[in-house]
Amino acid sequence: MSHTGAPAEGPRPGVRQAQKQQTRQALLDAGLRLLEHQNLSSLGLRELTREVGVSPAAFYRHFPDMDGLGVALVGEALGSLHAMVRAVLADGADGSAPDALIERTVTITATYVDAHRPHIRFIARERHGGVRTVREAIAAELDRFADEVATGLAVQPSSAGWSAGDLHVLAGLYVDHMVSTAAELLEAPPDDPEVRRRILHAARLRMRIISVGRRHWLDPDPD
Amino acid sequence: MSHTGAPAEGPRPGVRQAQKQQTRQALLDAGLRLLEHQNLSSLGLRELTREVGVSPAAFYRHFPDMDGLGVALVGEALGSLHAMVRAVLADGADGSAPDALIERTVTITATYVDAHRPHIRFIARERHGGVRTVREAIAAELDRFADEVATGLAVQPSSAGWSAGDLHVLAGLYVDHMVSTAAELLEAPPDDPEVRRRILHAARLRMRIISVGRRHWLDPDPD
DNA sequence: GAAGTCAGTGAACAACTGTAAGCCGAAACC
DNA sequence: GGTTTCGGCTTACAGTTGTTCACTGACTTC
Repeated sequence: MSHTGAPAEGPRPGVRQAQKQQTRQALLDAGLRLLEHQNLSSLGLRELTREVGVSPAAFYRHFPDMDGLGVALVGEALGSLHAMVRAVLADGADGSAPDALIERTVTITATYVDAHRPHIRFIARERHGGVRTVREAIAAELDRFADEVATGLAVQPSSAGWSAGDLHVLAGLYVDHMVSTAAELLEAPPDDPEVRRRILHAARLRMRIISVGRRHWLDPDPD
Repeated sequence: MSHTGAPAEGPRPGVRQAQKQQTRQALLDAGLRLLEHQNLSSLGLRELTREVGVSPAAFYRHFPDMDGLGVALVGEALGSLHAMVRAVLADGADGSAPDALIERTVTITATYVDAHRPHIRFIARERHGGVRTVREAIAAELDRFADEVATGLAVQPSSAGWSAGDLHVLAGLYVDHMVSTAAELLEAPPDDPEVRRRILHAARLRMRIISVGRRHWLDPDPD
């Protein structure tokens, strides 16, 4: 690469913006750290800037209010996941066994939660939390996931006879289920492999139930 | 009147306790009202007592802290639901059609959410919220629901071949799904019948998928 | 009827909070 | 080179918060 991978944004000003982004990132990191044991609406502006080591007024140079920081955190938490989801679904497109796909999905979920514990905790907290704009941001992001899963499911052979709308509902069910599993993993102590195993077992089981339901969706009613 | 139907509790002191319970209830009601637009950990003690019209110190006569009021609200919100759940499951025990049971479940969920909107909103908010004791109280209550659903499912004919553990997981899936549906109903404007219809349609669809999966759980693998 | 209990009061405490105004100094521009 | 931009700082304001204290007065008990 001729020019070292500048992320994306306009590198026009130069050092100035870099330093700004740096303290902005510091605010996000500290926010995430503090949000591990409380929720967004009870996180104080001063508490945050104190943790970072900047003056309270400095905050306003980066975010209009706490809610702004919240939606930024949503993007940070869920943004990098889209690529993963698409990758898993791409693997499932060719005729691999359904159970293998389930296994991969559960594994990826578990590793992602482990790697981004505070982020996921934040999402779980604020998904139905008190801050409307953050709620909406999370809902929009999860809806994007459902879209991606739906298009991933559409190409599979077992989707014959499914309407686009019903497929979207099914995709939402999968997404919702993985979010629940992630939340359960958060609640469990990270160093207790026994509870972990139980949670993941239950997750696999539930996904298999749903998948079986999908495959036999059009079967004649056995009454 | 010799003794007008005293509810249940020890009527030993008499009027004193009644008045106490009255302001206690006022605290709970006001709390629920204020919690409609914020979450528990950001609800101030003074804010609450101001709403009720009592002095801040009076609060401590009824609850040790805000968390205490939170767990009391959990009981109030979910306590009356157990009877309903058992009733629905009892109807499903005799051989009524599965779709009828699904229909009844969805209907009951919708009406309960409508009738106890603030309570349910509180549960959704605090289920993964910042207050540990409240989280645990909600989890325990939901687990009781899963138990009840599991024993309800066990007597149905389609549960042949299911282990008790797997049945509990299935029950948890049902419970989780209804909680999600309830949360979706909360987010939708209460006066928009169109979105409501869409949410309930999706809820029925998802429940049907799960039920089909359950019925065909032991089918030979059609690979 | 006297003695005791106890829900609720009002005042005071030592924090804490969000937000605004004006200034500084280093990076950016021409 | 000088000038402009602007991220961050300090200071200050006017509130808010949870918690404790001694107290009052209606209800309860004997």
